[in-house]
Amino acid sequence: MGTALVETPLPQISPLAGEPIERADAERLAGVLKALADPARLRLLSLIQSAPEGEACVCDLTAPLGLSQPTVSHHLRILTEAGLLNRDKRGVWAYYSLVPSAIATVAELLTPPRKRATKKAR
Amino acid sequence: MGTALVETPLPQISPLAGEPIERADAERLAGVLKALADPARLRLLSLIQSAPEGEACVCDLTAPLGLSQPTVSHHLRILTEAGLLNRDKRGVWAYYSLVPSAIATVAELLTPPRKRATKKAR
DNA sequence: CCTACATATTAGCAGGTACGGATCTGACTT
DNA sequence: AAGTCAGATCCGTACCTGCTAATATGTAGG
Repeated sequence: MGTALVETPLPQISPLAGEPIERADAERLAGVLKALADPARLRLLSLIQSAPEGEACVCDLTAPLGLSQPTVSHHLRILTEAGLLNRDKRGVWAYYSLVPSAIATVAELLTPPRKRATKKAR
Repeated sequence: MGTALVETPLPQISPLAGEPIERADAERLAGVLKALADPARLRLLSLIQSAPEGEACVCDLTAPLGLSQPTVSHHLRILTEAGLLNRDKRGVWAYYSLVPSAIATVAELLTPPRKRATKKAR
């Protein structure tokens, strides 16, 4: 599956920086963005982040989302495979937490390099 | 389609900030992210940004992408409807350019209150 | 008007994705 | 061991998306 994001970190090239983005880089970045581009998953990230210890188990997440347990597990799997969530199984429960700066990295890739004349007009 | 992004700017609430994100906000943010979460569209943004005047017409974009003209027009439409691209028709050509800080806004929404939350060693 | 060219739009297909119900796995309890 | 509970996986369904080919719209020139 197109999981290899944790292994192949991230483009390092902003799609808005100087050079046109490469095909492979575009695909990797699009992969993470795809994981983020879902209302349920955004809310999952938000809920987990604002949970007591910064972590939450599936049983705490189904109710506020209004989705079934299999569906929530499905979304959590996608976020985990994208490298955005950590999974820590303790006893019967699986606790999910944000991977520290994963989303910030995505945000940086989207942020163009300050307001400088990026164009070689002339 | 989730077009109404230009009208309803953006959540203003980071999914990683304090409170759990609202359903409507999550859907709006997911809408823009969905537009971004495609390799072809990321490369389109990149190509347009790095073009001579920061703008490009469809005929300049089909070749480097290796996609047909209808497909490129399709992607450009999605990006435009998401509020990420401007369309300026001059004569027979349609020139597309980035909406100034649209992507930066998305990036900010994804950026957590980055201050002392990072335990990162340096 | 007629032609040539640049884009946009439509139709239809193949593949992908979200969802819930049923089922399986694994861990704790008695 | 059997029972119970949390969670993951499987499966079928409905929907959405990216693509191409064909067609439509629209603009400049002869």
